[in-house]
Amino acid sequence: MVTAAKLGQTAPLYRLDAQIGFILRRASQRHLAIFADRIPELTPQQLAVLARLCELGALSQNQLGRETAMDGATVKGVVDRLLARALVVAEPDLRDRRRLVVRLSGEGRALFDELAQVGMAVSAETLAPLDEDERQILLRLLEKIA
Amino acid sequence: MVTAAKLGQTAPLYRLDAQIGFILRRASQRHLAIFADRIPELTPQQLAVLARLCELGALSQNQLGRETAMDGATVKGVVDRLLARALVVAEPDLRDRRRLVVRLSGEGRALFDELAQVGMAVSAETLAPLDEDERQILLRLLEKIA
DNA sequence: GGCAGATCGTTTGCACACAAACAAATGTGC
DNA sequence: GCACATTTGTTTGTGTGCAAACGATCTGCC
Repeated sequence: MVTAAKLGQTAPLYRLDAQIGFILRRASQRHLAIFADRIPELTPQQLAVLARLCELGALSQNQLGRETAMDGATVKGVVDRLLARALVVAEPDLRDRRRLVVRLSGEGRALFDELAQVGMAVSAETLAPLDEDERQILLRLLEKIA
Repeated sequence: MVTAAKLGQTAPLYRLDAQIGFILRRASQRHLAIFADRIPELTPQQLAVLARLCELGALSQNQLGRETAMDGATVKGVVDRLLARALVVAEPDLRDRRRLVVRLSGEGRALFDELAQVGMAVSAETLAPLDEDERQILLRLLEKIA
């Protein structure tokens, strides 16, 4: 049997700085910091919920989770905090009594209208180190591995 | 004053699917799922700590946090869980009594040696939808915005 | 020698994130 | 009609992730 050790070779070493997961986490951290600085009143997940409700109208809690890439347990916490601040309203679905239908409140819509522009500025600042071509490429490649 | 409204234009709308933060989060989620499936015995943060301790030898808890991109409160939790499983050892620094020096235990080193290859396979699977050129480009662009 | 500012570790509080287990409601096949 | 699988929402437990506040310690500078 021929092994790397016998040939005096080394197994390719694990370089943390070259792992996609580590780089992904650091890029996310920088983005989160920019977001928290510009939009201290909402988390990215909370803004995502408001955005989807604005786009799609009323949704059940589970549908909302699928649309915002959160599992059921997570979306419940996010919705609960938005409910506590009256940014969304929830009521049972009469046709399917398992469902809890969530929709935007007036305050929620007003806040989203105000923050949508800032949200796009956050994205722009996150991508600021790249030129326009690079931004398109990065978004396309990330989408492919998502 | 000329406004978009007066010209009948609409402000560019906020499309959640086009925001870098949302795409980053979904890419991270897919990577995390692959990692958890292949390496159920450790979290990515725990493997990162083992990797850095293997590369750099003993480090203080705070140094370790900087090397693994975690703040002080977070790295403490990660180190505590590794200590509970005896994968690392901690002892006070005699020269600087504020510091807690953390190093790999025998079991920690053995586990890391075993998992380093799997960790690289996780990175490869995460990047599987891309060809070799695209992988290089993605890592380079992500590094630029990190 | 002494003091101001920095660093280190710790704790608390809040917000995701997901697995697992559960009850209620719905739908399906027979 | 009825057993059975699925969907939905909920709870619990574990693990990040960061801000803020704190005491202990160290460092530099006067």
